[in-house]
Amino acid sequence: MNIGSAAKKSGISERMIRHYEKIGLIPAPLRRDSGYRDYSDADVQRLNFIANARDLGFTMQEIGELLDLWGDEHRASAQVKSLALAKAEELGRKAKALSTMRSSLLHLAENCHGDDRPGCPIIDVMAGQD
Amino acid sequence: MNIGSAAKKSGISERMIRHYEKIGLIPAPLRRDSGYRDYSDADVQRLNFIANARDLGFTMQEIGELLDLWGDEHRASAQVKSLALAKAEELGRKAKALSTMRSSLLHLAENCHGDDRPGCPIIDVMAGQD
DNA sequence: ATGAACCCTGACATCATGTCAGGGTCAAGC
DNA sequence: GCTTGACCCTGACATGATGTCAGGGTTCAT
Repeated sequence: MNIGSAAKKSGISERMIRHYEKIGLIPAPLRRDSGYRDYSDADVQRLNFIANARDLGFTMQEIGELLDLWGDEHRASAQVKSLALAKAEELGRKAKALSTMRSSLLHLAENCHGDDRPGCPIIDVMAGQD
Repeated sequence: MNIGSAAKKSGISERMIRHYEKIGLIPAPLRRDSGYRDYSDADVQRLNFIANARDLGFTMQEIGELLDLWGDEHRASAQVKSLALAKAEELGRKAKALSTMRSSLLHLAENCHGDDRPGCPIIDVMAGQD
């Protein structure tokens, strides 16, 4: 199938499919006489794998490792589990950091009267006048 | 003072100070005969403002708006509060998204035996074989 | 007056992704 | 068979925040 169909089926843009090919994340597909790329269902499956891993928050580099493990029939699931747990921990840290920022902002906003008077603790804190 | 001192005081790299100047986030400072930029304490305060806002999770564009509000003596604090609340909401959404990803990963990892056998639900889900 | 530490500009790199330009290909309808 | 619109190709430039490097000028203490 053409790249457009592969893009639709996988939810990955044509642009990124070509990009993933260039950086070696996916194998270069066969070309027709016209030069058009020709994708198989297996190719689309690999793209779907990438899309799913991306949705789970993995970086492109990590996705590369997961793809290697996926293709390795003799992989130890321990490796995959370890990657997943490390990622989960990282996501947890990031989520907590965002929550902390959110709390700070809400706390500051609580003490901002929010009318047309000029004083505002949010601004004051950022200006270092706290 | 020189850019190096301003960088140390504000915690913003020299590279980024020059960059913020180029994109108009901070005013171009006076130059000495040598061509060296010469920063005042007010300049450093502005840089500190930027650093603090960045720490609170604002994007550079939002920081630009906040800087405008900061400089506007007649600003309505309502505008600042509104920006802050919108940001808090956005941060909350992002945090929740990360938590959701984290839960998915942990759930998958729970069902992965994590030894040297090849089967692994984490991989299976990403491969779409669920 | 010499060397270290500092400053200048400009350019290239990152990462994931978009878009645009200029040009070739395919398929359907006439 | 020819036209037309939809599709594909490559390559290049852009984003945003940041790093780094090169090649060259400045300042200051010894």
